[in-house]
Amino acid sequence: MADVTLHDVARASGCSVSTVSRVLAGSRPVGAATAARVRKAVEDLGYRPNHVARALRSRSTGTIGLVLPQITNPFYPTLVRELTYALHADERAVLLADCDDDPLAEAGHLSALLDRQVDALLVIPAHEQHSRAAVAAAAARVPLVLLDRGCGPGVADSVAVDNAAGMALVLEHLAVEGCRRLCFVGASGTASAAAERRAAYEAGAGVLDPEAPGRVALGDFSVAWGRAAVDRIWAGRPAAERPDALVCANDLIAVGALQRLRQLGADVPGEVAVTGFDDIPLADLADPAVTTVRQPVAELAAEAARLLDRRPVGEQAGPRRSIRLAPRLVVRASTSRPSASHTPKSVPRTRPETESAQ
Amino acid sequence: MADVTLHDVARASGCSVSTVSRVLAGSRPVGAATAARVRKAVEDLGYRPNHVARALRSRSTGTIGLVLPQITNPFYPTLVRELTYALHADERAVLLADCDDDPLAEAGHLSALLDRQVDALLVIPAHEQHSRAAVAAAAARVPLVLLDRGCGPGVADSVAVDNAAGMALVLEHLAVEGCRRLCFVGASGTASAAAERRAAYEAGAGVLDPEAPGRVALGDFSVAWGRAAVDRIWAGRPAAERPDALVCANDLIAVGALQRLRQLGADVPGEVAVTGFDDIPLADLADPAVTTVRQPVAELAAEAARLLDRRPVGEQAGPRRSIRLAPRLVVRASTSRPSASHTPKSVPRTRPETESAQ
DNA sequence: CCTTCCATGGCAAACGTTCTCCGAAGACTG
DNA sequence: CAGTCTTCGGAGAACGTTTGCCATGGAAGG
Repeated sequence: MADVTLHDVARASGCSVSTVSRVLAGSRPVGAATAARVRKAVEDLGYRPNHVARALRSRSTGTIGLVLPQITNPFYPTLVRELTYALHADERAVLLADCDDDPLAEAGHLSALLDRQVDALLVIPAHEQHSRAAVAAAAARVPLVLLDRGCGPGVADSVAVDNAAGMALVLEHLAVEGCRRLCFVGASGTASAAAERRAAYEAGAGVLDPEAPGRVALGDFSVAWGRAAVDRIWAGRPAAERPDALVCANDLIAVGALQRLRQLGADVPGEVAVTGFDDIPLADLADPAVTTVRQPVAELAAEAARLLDRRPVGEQAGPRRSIRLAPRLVVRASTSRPSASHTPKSVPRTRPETESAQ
Repeated sequence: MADVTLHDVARASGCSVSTVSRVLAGSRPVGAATAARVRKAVEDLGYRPNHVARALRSRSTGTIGLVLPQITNPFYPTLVRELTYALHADERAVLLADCDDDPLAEAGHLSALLDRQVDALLVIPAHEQHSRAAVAAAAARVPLVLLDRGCGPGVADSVAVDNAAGMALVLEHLAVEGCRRLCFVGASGTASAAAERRAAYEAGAGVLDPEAPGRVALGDFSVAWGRAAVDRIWAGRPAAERPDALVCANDLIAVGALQRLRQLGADVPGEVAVTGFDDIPLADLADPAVTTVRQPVAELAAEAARLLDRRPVGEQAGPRRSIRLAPRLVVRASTSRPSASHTPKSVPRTRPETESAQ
């Protein structure tokens, strides 16, 4: 039953392959009678076009390569899902490659995907600096959109959450909740999420407390670091020196911090509030559930998909576009203090979708 | 720089395309001198073979389709990662499709992937019954391996964890820990994981307590059900009627149960032990960390990849193979009772890799 | 009525490989 | 030394599409 070709359909419907191709592609008008005969034959024989042959001829595979650092990073599965939805809606298939946080493997996957003639690439770079060369090389060959993280200025178009806006939402919320001694628990390094969230904290926390911007502990984006940070910041300190809010750079850190705080007998949020960033599923499962900044994942995916088409590859391409989408605050138990009874459930969704050229 | 073809290499090295193809593929011996010239030209021009053309001619795309129910199910990211590793090691690319638990979407993805001429399919079926027809149809066209879940007998080769063995490990461990009033919190339905784990519990729990096999609560594989189950089983009951161990059918249920137990002030594991299944990352993050059964994910992936090649498609194919891999118990805080000081850290790894024909 | 022009359909050349023939040598064997 | 084998290289036909170009025929316009 399988392997019916255009040729077979042509024979069955008594016309030529060209005609069949045309009625199927609609690339040129075809007589009504012939068209009907062709469609009948297509139906009867169960013809299915061969995408490989089509790709060879038309120089377009309808395939997008997706390269990411670690699918096990809990933020990525939802992103991957939304991406595949957006692309499949457009009849495009997704070739997946996980590079295990290794820029070398990433480079290998990029060139393997190019060898497979992907139409475009979606890349969440593994490293701000070390990913740069390979990504730039790939971007010179096909349209390429960076997702979630950057890798140096001017390398390619990019789509990410507006980290500064997200952090501002957090600070504003904590201010309303009455927190005054903030402490940031973040990640060191120059990766965009780490740097931007830290910078936004430093820029915005001063309003509440002139000392806050300096109160920063840096590690990495992990649960383990969240626990360790609490040991450094909280454990064995007099109550007066303890912060009344831990602003964590992502949800993993927040969950780790929360866990250790509870083990130390601290009252969250009574004694200290905790916030995260990203809104991974775990944030809602923690106890208490973590107030966090929800990334507009579906919109990020849609935007990335949109960007993929309309960029001519090569030098004549205009300046790189960098799209930042506004996130949304999700208030949960880890910050709703008993005193503040009017806890706002969530800030109304603003979506100023900043579009700027780098 | 791009788009160097065999033809270009042939011209540069002063021989024919056939010869170039041969030295690259090694499909036939070629004179040492010519081979060297060809290789030099390949190097100089930076030739990269076009996989699309190759696929069209050789009728093999080197591409595997992977269809799964929900990438956001926390068990799948690791599985996907291991699968991509295993397949990439073999120079095969992975086309990913997420069907959002919808058998209809699943059927659509299967046929879309077949249209794209995938060499084989890896499927985690969305539904035990409703996935059957589409999967069977696909299996008739290309080698197809079912992963993690089944979808009726005899549909295709399958690879999964040995659920019965895993449940046996749990029961044995709980026996050693001194638990006697067991209760199973599982999922209803006929899906293999749900049914097999339930059956194994019912078969094995009687040894500890003749009443235990009957003590079963069924919902679905979710955190919410874990919470709800505790409300039904535990809350408002006299201590004598309460179980001293909750055997959960997966980690999500266990985490939900744990959360509610803690909210109700129950002492875990002092008062009641809790076990999970799968060993998703969350199991280790819960507080207390959940004792669970770790699926041999890397081995499952490797086995699936192995099965893909060596199955001739069509009727002459032998009986369906069903591979079950032995899991391993991971003991954590949710079951190590203070009284039992000699808590075994983990059972030695047995891997009897049952291979049987259905 | 003859020209010009659409509207429609077919032929055949691509796309970049792989692989089957064939032919021309040189290396053996009898 | 003639015949047969083996070894290496090239020509060219596929693989299943898309598409530029030409042919045909009828309609429209002069």
